[in-house]
Amino acid sequence: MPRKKTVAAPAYEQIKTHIRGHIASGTWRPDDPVPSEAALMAEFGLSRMTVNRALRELAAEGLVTRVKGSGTRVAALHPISSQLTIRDIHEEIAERGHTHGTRVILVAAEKADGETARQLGLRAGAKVFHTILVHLENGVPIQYEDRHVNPAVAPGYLEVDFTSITPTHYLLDHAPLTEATYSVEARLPDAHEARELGIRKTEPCLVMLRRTVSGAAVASIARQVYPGSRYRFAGSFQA
Amino acid sequence: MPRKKTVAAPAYEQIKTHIRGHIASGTWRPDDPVPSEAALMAEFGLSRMTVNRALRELAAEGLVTRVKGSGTRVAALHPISSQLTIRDIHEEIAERGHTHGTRVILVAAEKADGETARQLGLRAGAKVFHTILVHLENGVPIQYEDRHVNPAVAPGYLEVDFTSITPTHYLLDHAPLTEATYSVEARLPDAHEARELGIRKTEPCLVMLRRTVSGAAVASIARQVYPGSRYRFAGSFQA
DNA sequence: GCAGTTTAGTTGTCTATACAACTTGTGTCA
DNA sequence: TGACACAAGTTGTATAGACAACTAAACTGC
Repeated sequence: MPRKKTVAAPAYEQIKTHIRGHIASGTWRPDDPVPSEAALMAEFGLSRMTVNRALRELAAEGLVTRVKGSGTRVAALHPISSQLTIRDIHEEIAERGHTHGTRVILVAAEKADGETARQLGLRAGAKVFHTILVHLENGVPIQYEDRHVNPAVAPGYLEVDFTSITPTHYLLDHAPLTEATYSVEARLPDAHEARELGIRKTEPCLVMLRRTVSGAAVASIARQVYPGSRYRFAGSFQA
Repeated sequence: MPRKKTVAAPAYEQIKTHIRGHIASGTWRPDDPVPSEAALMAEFGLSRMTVNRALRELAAEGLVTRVKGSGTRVAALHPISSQLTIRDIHEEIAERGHTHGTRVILVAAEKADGETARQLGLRAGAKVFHTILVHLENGVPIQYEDRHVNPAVAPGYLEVDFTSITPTHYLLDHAPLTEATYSVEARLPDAHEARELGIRKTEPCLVMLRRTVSGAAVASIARQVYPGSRYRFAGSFQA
């Protein structure tokens, strides 16, 4: 088998690796000073712009902090960079090689109650779109999704065929995402959720509340309920 | 009140804002081409290095993808950058202006059972450190923490006074973090956990399983149980 | 029509230089 | 002693130029 051609890493990467190594090994402790750009120039024989790029990227990754006029230090906290993605549950299931199905429970335009209107940034009684779906993985309910959508942001929302296009997919396509807030809690399902998910009312669930903003307007608020026995969030980080 | 002096944003930031605007407004859709560096140079009257920095940073943030020789395009997925941090629960509570207390339940050296040894990358029966603590916020139990530690990574672990220093704090200080994996589930507490947390056995809990790696060795594995009625994970993202 | 070659366009990296803005310690002067 | 000025050191930004590496389309010869 042909060996992968190993191109020498760029100079700025070598500096980053060098500094990362000192931090990871503990020889440079949090709040310790990192050599100045001038010192690294001399040590590695590189131009300042190259050294600057290495340090600037490490700062962006959160490993060091830089203060103009003062210097560079090893960051005190231990940030672990991650790249989260608003994922479409359909893709997520397809990626596992499973089949995704959808049961449509409610598709309607309603007058918003006070709390819903507030969260969507509308006045109480304003028209909102409301959908309730159950997503199935290989036929088994995995997510109960109760969503309110701002009609101004996605006017065609109610015409979507939710058995073939998920709300997340449609909204990402029609309302570019600019901001999102979320929270994850452990809760018991209410009677209706338990029945639709086919679980006992005593089974704990992960409840994700998510609010997405598109441009200046709140696009939608969603409550997604996952049975604790069938789902968990997982991830990994590298310093 | 003195108005905050508004310094003109750097040129590369202006380009980033310009491009971000086109993506957020939807005029540039996923997979659409972004103007080349040469085109942006002409449009903004800037040097290539400045334009390059703007595009490179947008690529690092996941908003665009760049292919050498081909060009720059709007990224297809909707990444939402975040900066997670391995936080010390003591700091977290202190930040809310509350007081943190710790109840020490177990501090011991044990022989690892098969599963624990496997996860720590040790042989079955190897010596491991085992602690069980309950963290209190204003006197109320908020986290049950069951942790196994690799003695090779933190030999002094058992001598720590856990009423004043949390395991997380000690480990971050003595074993620089290089990698972490985690998962979050909804579960019911077992009898012992429910008793120590002072909750009913039917109350759902958020269970975080975390495995941290320091250098080449697994540093520790922890199971942290949060009562669902008293805790949730929250965060926000900006595209 | 096809295969191979060339060419224009694009991104990746690096240098040398310049000036601005900020921090920190030192020295001076009252 | 204290207030102020100054200088050295450091990071932030921007430029102009250069070469390398890669892509994709156009071109050429058969």
